[in-house]
Amino acid sequence: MKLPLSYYLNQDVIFLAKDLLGKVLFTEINGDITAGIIVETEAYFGVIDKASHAYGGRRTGRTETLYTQGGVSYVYLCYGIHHLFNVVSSVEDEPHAVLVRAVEPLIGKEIMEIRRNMPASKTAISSGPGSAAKALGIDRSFNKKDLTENEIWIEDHRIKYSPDEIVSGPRIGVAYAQEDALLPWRFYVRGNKYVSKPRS
DNA sequence: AAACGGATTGGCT
DNA sequence: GCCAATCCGTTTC
Repeated sequence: MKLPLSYYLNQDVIFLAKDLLGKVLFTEINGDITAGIIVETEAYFGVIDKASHAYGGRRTGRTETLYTQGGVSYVYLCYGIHHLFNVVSSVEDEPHAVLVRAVEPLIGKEIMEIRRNMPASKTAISSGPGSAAKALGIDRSFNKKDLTENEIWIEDHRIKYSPDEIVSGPRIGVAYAQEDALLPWRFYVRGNKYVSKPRS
C-alpha cells in the first residue's frame, strides 16, 4: 500500500511525475487523517533546470532539503502565504523533485472543508498547489519529513490512467526560467475537475 | 540588519 | 477570464 523508499530513489523525475498521478497522498495530524488522489504534478529537474530552486547547484538553507536522498517532503512558502508540497526523489545530492499541484479529495473531506472554509462540492477546495497543500493540512512544519513514516505518506491504490488520459504541457508560473519554461513537464489527468487552470 | 521576490489565489467583471 | 493583493522566509549585505 504505502510506497516504499525504493520508489522514490528512481532517478527519472519525469517518469515519477507521471507515475505519481493516481497515487494517494495522506496526512495525519492530531489523529485526523485526510487523503487525496494526485491528479496534477510538475517535475523539477535538479541542477540543470532553470525553474528549480536547485538550479546551478544552488545550495542554501532552504534548498538543502532537495539534496537529501529521495522519499522526503520539500515544503516551502510561496508569495509569503502559500505552502507548496514537493516529493524529493532520486539519490542524495541529486536535487530532483515533483510538485503536487492538485488532488481529488478522497478521505476526510469534512476536515478539508474546515481547513479551506468552503464546501467540498467546490473543486477549488484542492485545486492548485497552495490549495491542495492547505486542504491536506500541509505547512512548513512538514518540510523534510520522511514519506515512509506516519505523518505524511503516499499510497498506491491501483488507480491507473491510460497514456491518453495523461496530458503534458508547460509548467505554470515559471516564466522566469526562460527557455526551460517551455519544457512539457507538467502532467495532469485529462478531464479531472480538480486540475488547476489552464486545462488545455 | 535589510531588501528581495515569488513553482499563487481568489475576488471581481 | 483577468488582474492585483500580499507578506514573510530567504538570502545577502
